Amino acid sequence: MSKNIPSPAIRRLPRYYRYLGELSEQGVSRISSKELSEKMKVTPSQIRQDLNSLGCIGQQGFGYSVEQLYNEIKVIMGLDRQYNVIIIGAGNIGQALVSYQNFANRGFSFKAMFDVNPKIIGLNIHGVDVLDADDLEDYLKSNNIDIGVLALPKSNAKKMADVLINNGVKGIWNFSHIDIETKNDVVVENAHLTDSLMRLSYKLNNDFNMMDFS
Amino acid sequence: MSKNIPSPAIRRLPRYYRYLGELSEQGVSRISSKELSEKMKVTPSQIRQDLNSLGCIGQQGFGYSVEQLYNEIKVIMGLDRQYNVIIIGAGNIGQALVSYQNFANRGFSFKAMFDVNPKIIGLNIHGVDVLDADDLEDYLKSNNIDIGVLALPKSNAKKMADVLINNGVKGIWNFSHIDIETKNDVVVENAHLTDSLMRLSYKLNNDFNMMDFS
DNA sequence: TAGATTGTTAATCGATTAACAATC
DNA sequence: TAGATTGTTAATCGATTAACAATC
Repeated sequence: MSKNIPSPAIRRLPRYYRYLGELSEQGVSRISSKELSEKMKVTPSQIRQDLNSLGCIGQQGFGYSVEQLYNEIKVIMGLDRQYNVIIIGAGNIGQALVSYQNFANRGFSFKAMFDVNPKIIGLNIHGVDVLDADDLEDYLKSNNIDIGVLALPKSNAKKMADVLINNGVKGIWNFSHIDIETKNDVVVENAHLTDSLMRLSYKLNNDFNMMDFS
Repeated sequence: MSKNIPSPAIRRLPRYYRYLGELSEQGVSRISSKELSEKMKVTPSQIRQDLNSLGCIGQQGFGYSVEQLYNEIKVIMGLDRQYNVIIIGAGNIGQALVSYQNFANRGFSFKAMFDVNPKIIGLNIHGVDVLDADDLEDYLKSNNIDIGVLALPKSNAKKMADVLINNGVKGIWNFSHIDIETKNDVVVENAHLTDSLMRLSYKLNNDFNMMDFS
């Protein structure tokens, strides 16, 4: 299905989606690569190349339909369906994620959280039960879970990642400070907050003067 | 000072730092680009090019000193000093960040949080006071703050970003779902969690089979 | 039709990989 | 010294930018 979208273009997708959503809200129905490029601080060429690689088409002389583009990118990113999500680790980050309404609005439905701490097990956070991490494997066998979020300390992360991978989870959103090796059919997206903070620190100390929306 | 480090290499820095830290903990004192490349799943060439661009040097015939490399990268990323940090938005994400011990350990010291919600203002979260967002400007004028974290909803984010920028903050760690334009001397690092989740969603729907540590 | 803007090819730029002489 | 591995140059690969003919 997906042709040959270069990976930098993939990284830019959510940003396109965001700008198109805003334009749509503002009632803008048509936009040219030039206008969009001014808003997004990229070149018109890049926008046309990106959209082309996605299979999105505009109209010569007029530009692109905002609505259509928005919906095409939505489908390409798989945001037109529902995902069942569980969170491993009910600490601060896990709790913040489960409470963030935005995710639910976009089709990511939190089904359960898991933790090893007996004081936390049994709690209900924002409508989601915290279960015993020892029961994760059984839970996965009897529930259809798409995404597992790793939001736990390094020490247990690898073990829990393996349980997820070996029990049918299709994607892992990794907040733990490790790299994860997966079999061919499980995908991983890293959200390494510490790494991000370090990059900020780098920029602070090396008068980094470059826009980088990655 | 900093020569010409290509930006993909900069993005890889925290990952080098992490692996070198682990090697150091394991008591490994010397490593070749080949060995490191096997651990990190990159090419030896890339490692040598990256280290070279950083000004790090090894020893022909033997490899690199783990300890030395670790410390050099630490300095390059500015992790050998302290940063005063405030968080704008004392909601779930803000609270999670302020409670995350790892950041404090690496020299990022949280001085205050700010919010607009009267129910939250006055609280003390993990030893950090939640102040009134209206007082942010005054606070910045009388305190020396390096980093402002934007962890608040879109609607107020731009306004608060401007206050930070116009009152001497040097860097912004942006969790809000907007892009920020800064003057030349203020740097921004985005931590757009929603974008990250969307990339996971994309990978799930396009059997993305590529390791991407960005 | 004339003007505008795409789709697409070609040119440039930059990053990654390969190769190997230098040297520890 | 011989073996290993760097530092560095050259080759390749891929992404971005520029240009322009096609066409709405």
